[in-house]
Amino acid sequence: MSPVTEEQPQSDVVKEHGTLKYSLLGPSLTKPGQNGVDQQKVSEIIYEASKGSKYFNNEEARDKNLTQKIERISKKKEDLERLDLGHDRRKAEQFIDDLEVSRDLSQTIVHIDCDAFYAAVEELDKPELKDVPFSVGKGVLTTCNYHARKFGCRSGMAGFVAKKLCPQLIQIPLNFDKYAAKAQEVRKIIVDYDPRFESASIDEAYLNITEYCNTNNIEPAAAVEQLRKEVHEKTHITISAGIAANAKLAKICSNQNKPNGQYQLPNDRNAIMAFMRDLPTRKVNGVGRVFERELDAVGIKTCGDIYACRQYLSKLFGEKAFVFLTGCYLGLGRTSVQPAEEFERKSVGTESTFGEMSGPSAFHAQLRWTAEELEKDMVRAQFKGRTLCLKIKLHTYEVFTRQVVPQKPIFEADDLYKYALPMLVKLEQEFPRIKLRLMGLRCTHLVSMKKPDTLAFFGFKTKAPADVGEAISDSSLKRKAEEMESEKWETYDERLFEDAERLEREDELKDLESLGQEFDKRKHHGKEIVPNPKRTEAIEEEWWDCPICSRPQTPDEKEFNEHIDLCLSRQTIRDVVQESAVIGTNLSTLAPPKKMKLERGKSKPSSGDPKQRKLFFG
DNA sequence: GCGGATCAC
DNA sequence: TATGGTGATCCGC
Repeated sequence: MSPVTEEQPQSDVVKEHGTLKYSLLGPSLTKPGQNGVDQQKVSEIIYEASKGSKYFNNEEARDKNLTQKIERISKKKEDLERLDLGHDRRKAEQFIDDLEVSRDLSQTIVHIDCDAFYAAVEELDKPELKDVPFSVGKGVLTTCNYHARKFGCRSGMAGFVAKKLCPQLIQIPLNFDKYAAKAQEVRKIIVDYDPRFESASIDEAYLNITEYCNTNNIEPAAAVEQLRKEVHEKTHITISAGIAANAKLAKICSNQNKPNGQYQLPNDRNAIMAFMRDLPTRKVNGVGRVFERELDAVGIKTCGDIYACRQYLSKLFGEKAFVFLTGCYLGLGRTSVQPAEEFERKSVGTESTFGEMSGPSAFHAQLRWTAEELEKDMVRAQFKGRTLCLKIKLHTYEVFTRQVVPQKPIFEADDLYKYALPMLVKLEQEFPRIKLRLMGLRCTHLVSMKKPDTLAFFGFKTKAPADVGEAISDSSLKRKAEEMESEKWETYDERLFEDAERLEREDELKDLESLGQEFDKRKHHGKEIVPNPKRTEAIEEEWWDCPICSRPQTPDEKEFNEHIDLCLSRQTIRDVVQESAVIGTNLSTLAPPKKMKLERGKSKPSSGDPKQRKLFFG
């Protein structure tokens, strides 16, 4: 099969094949490397490969839903057009005028993005891959090189679909450590251009080079040329860059001449307005497949089209979207750039997909395993959670979440399991004979367990002496909140807990019976997993008692050592908690919440794999 | 505040 | 045969 190269506008693809096929093309359709690919042909192949699968059926249902939602929006706009919205129009215009006054053209912001990063790193190790189409990530493609993109392969695409598009595609597994090390090499270089650069993900960063250009008496474009050259020479990675007056524009610009190119949008109001006028909405960070369709339904295809709809936006999409869209129309964005470590983390979670699973005993064993995984992450991140959220995905790909507020912040597997189990049991009752393909747990409303020193080390402000009074009143507020939580607790259906405990006892018996039959068949990331290794391995072999927590552990030496490490870090957490109790400090006040500017779709400080993030920041 | 949905990477 | 994991935000209720 040869690459498909006929050009076809996206809008035609939608018209001729319907929204479902457009949706099936995936979220990265507009990403670089797809220009000149015949999306119609690609869409056809994906459709045929997917048709009839459970995934496909779910996508079909979602698309139907969305189509209805969009019809409602269209209808609503028609209704609004018949009304006199003079007031709304003037209000919108006033807001736009106010925004215009706030425009800041004094800064030079750069967004840099490594080209097909994981694939590029793999090519350095395996030069033989350079001239063949290949992807990184099995099952689902994490990324692929530009050869593979010519066939329509994209990140997020199922591996078997990619193989249909490109039978000679080579798929190689992920090597996170390698990418992390390479990313660190790149960062070592860019820190010279802005010591306070902001990592947006493993392979992306924002820099404010205003000062660098001033002190070195160099033009922004030349500075970025030099930066890119330096990165290429020292790391053998090519990067693309966007240069503009703010982060939003810089991000868009870095996609303009990808790969291995740069684009500068002058800090000039007319140039910016002209650039935005013709820019498809989808190019803006925060506008995805859904919002793109919703905007299209009211006649907005480019950012320039936004102005004509100014009086409707708020009523159609809400106040936040109105603010976001007017910002897009004007080409405004934040000019602040700050290290990712200074952003406050809001949740810690883990989830995993497995072969279809049914039956309470398997569910509960999986939950136990998930709880233990989350505990490890909570300990690593040094947080407790005030809220626990359970997520499941049915075999039909429908997703459900349920959350609970424990009596006190939790992080240990036993507690995570204890509080999650009733939610799971209730879901089992809600959906009789339910089958699962994913389970996850997440803690939110985090309470930091980091030592003050650690916080200071990472640049967090600790409470100044003058603020002690505030800290104390925070403590009493916290106590009040806890009282309220425990009242809520009492209203929680106790019978569920009794149910859950009874079921758990039954599970243990069943586990003994079905041991090695049910679980061992399941695969997890290509290797066998046993949801509850402790319980299963202990049947035939002896326990080893942990010298710290005294609890029986698996005799597997590696796992045993891991457990000891865990116990030691737990011990550290307990020390911190005790310490803070003694000095009367409310740990949760040490890292005051930072307000973030509205920037739709912004997620920070995330990276492709937040677990890997720790390699860079902690 | 909860649960669903969307988005980024 | 077969479609990921982590984190954030917004909206409707």
